[in-house]
Amino acid sequence: MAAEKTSRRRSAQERRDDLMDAAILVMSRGGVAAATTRAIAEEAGVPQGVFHYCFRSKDDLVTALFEREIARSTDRTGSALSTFPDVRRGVAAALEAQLALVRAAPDYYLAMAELSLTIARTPAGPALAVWEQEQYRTRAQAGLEAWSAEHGLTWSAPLEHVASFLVALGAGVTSTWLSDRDDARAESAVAVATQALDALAQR
Amino acid sequence: MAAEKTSRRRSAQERRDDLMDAAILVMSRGGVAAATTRAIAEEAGVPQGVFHYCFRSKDDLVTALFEREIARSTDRTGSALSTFPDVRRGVAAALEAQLALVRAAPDYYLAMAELSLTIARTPAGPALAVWEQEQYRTRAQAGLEAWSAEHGLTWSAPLEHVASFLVALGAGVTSTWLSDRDDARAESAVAVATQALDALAQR
DNA sequence: GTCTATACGTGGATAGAC
DNA sequence: GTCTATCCACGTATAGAC
Repeated sequence: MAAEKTSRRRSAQERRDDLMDAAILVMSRGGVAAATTRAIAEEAGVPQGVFHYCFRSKDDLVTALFEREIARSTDRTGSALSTFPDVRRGVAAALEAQLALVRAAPDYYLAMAELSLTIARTPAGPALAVWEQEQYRTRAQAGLEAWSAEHGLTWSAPLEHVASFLVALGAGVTSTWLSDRDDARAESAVAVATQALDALAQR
Repeated sequence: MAAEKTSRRRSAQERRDDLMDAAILVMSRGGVAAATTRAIAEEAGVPQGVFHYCFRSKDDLVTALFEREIARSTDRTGSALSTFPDVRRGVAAALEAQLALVRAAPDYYLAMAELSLTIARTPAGPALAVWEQEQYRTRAQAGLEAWSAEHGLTWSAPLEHVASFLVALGAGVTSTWLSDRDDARAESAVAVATQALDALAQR
């Protein structure tokens, strides 16, 4: 059977995942600073010492965790992009889908934002951050290209630039919402953006 | 004489400022996590024990520091806003002025972003974060109003919404730049934004 | 292979000397 | 008022028992 979850004995990789899941919970509750190896291990229901034969160090977990979560995140927002037909409604819907995800789990996204910044100070940090941004932009660009081809749209700015704009806007809208939790303001920023972007697309 | 800086003896408020300055330096170098009371005191050139009769606790310093830096930050970006004549060049210039500030001191802004997120977990956090966003939006809106009145412009979206859009975009552009350090991408996002916004203003 | 016990450093805060 | 010495809790990591 595939799911042996009730079994007390778990493989090394399963444990790694367990610990990463636990780390997410702890970080969501108390921020990155609260995610000590002790707290993570306790959350996962394993002795603290176990931590160090699943991960070489805490940095090791943090890096692996970040990669995993970014991959998941781009999958989530990416799939939101592909379900809407026209550009105007598509862009608005994609931004609002992203916003909905953040609104549904603000603590998680707060922790991820914090994690992304703390990662920046580690040796692997800069490269990871570049990769993260590339993921987002590639997704956005792919979505735009699909729409444009399907509807015979052309843009008065390079598509890649429009994608960069969308990524920056998405980051900004979610980060400002995480600060003020003001739904109306976030919606209005999205509304202005889509209305303005509309002017750049020609049929 | 007003400046007694060489004197060994400094007032309580001067010491507070010294410690906050030191905290900024330490955070810029090593992130928020590196800003321990010990490291801050050493950077300021005072014994560690001094910390606790200038600030009740570390949280006390962090809160005071955050307020001070946000006030300074809005002053800086606010003054950048008021020096350009027309909307299109004004918006682009304001965004690029903000970007220039970040580019000139990336470590500082990285630390501030991290600080803003860690603050969110403290008791005073949510209120401070709301206040921070309000500062930004008020500045942006004031700048837009001044331009619009001066040039007889009207907008096809409420001015407040345009301001919210600009604030979100500014936050997004700086945060993505801090991740990928890609000047061209940041510039192109700004270019698309101003080009698109232009379509919303009528003379 | 799994977990306990522990080493060792560092953090925030304070009591009390000067 | 200024600073030293120190307390105690907690952090990561490891050695070695079971």
